[in-house]
Amino acid sequence: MSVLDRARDLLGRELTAYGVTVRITEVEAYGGVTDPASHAYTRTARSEIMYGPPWRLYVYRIHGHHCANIVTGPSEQAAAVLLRAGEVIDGLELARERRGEVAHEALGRGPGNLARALGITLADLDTDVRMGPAVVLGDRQSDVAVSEGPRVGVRRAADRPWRLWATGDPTVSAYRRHARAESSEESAG
DNA sequence: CATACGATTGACT
DNA sequence: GTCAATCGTATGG
Repeated sequence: MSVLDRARDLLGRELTAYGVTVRITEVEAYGGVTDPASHAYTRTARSEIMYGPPWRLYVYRIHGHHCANIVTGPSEQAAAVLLRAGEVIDGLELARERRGEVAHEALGRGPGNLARALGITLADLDTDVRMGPAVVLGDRQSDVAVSEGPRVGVRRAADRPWRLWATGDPTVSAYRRHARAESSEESAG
């Protein structure tokens, strides 16, 4: 199963962490060693986890925010799927405590906000989402209409349509292109 | 050791 | 559309 298939597979699933459950509505695929936009494109201490077994959380910090990925494997490819948005369907009070006074559909909108609503931090790095107990991924959903487009905020490989979201869902984040985005062709050559 | 930067976000023009 | 907060990484001396 390719990383794109895995990304599509994750849409619509429930994810529970620290008392809050969301339905995943937006993800991005990162292809690892063949994807200039992936943190695993260069193998470093940070990206090492993506060269390991699948179903584990890759959590990183950027600009003071946490972002959560699920490693997809195979290990030699070092691919992962970034969780970008979700609709809070349980634990609403906890999510509100963590996120403050924002609209319901914005509680888990954007990767930083989603991780915040779920209480996911660097402490969850390397957690297997099939095992729990802190973070648990639900079963596959089959009835999800999916749209696709370029990934948000990436500088390299900015035109690959590897951002997938539930069509028409109000919790999906807005597209923002990197100010100095390069095309796939530029970064490949 | 120093420095530049980003898979972000919220506020602002 | 623009800008800055903010800090762990990556990279170079």
